[in-house]
Amino acid sequence: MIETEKILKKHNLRLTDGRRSILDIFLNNPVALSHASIEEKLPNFDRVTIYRTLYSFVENGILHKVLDDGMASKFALCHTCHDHKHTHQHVHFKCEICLDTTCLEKTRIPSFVMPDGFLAHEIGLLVQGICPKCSQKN
Amino acid sequence: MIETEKILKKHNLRLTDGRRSILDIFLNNPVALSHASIEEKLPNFDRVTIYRTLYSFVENGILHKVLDDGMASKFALCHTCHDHKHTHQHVHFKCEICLDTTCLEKTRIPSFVMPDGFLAHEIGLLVQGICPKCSQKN
DNA sequence: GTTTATGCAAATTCTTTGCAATACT
DNA sequence: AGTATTGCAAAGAATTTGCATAAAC
Repeated sequence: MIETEKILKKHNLRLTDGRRSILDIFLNNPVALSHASIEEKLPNFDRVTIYRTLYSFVENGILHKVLDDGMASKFALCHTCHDHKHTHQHVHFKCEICLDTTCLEKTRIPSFVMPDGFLAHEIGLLVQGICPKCSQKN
Repeated sequence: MIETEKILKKHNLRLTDGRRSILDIFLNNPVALSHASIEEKLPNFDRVTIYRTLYSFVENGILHKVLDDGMASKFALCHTCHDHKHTHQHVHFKCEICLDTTCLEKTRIPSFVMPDGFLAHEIGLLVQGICPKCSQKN
């Protein structure tokens, strides 16, 4: 069975063309994607279907929302998460020039002490700066 | 001179009622605020004016955009930044219940090593979980 | 045959732009 | 007086909702 179907089955999601296609895009793409960029790649699917699929993937722990300070939400594959428990330790890098957000898979967030009373559940770290591609061009 | 006016003068911004009021809200509020919540507190000001004021405050280094995984942008005071140089080391905490985002002023982001080729410019860390207020209620 | 997902239309929410009127210095 | 800011109208993104049709199991 193909990777996409394996993942969908694992989460008890019906195997539909839309889900297969969207999941496929994420599996073959190292950067975080917005709804708009998926819509671009899949012009045959309805805008709303894409929204609902993304949302359901997040609920099922297949995707996670990536932190951003911009307008539209971005999503990325949960490589490190297990099912419905999102115990993320994500480091993402957003390039200020090309605006691409990449997962820095190998970079770990060092541990730090939380103030009393705050219960940490999920930790996200976003570094903004200039990516290797863009710094070469200048 | 009042705090608000001092800050506006320092950044060569004209002293207007809108700016004074918006800045005042931030000075008296420990949490990150969205455009909508400011609009609520200041029903006499035009929606657009609030947007433009927030934007100009960000440009001048008075406010900074706070990382979020939600729909609307949130803003908070730059306590640690100097003028136009945003050299942030912010840790923010977003409560999954009340959705308030607070600045953990005393918590520092530990240093970590970036992969080769990536130029870090700004670092943001968002912890999501349950805040002291909400964990008491349960 | 049931249940779940899709597509279309339409509504909401968030944000930006243009321009004339107004307020600041 | 001269320049920057405001308000209003309107447009433009991003996202959500309702409901009938269609597809998956």
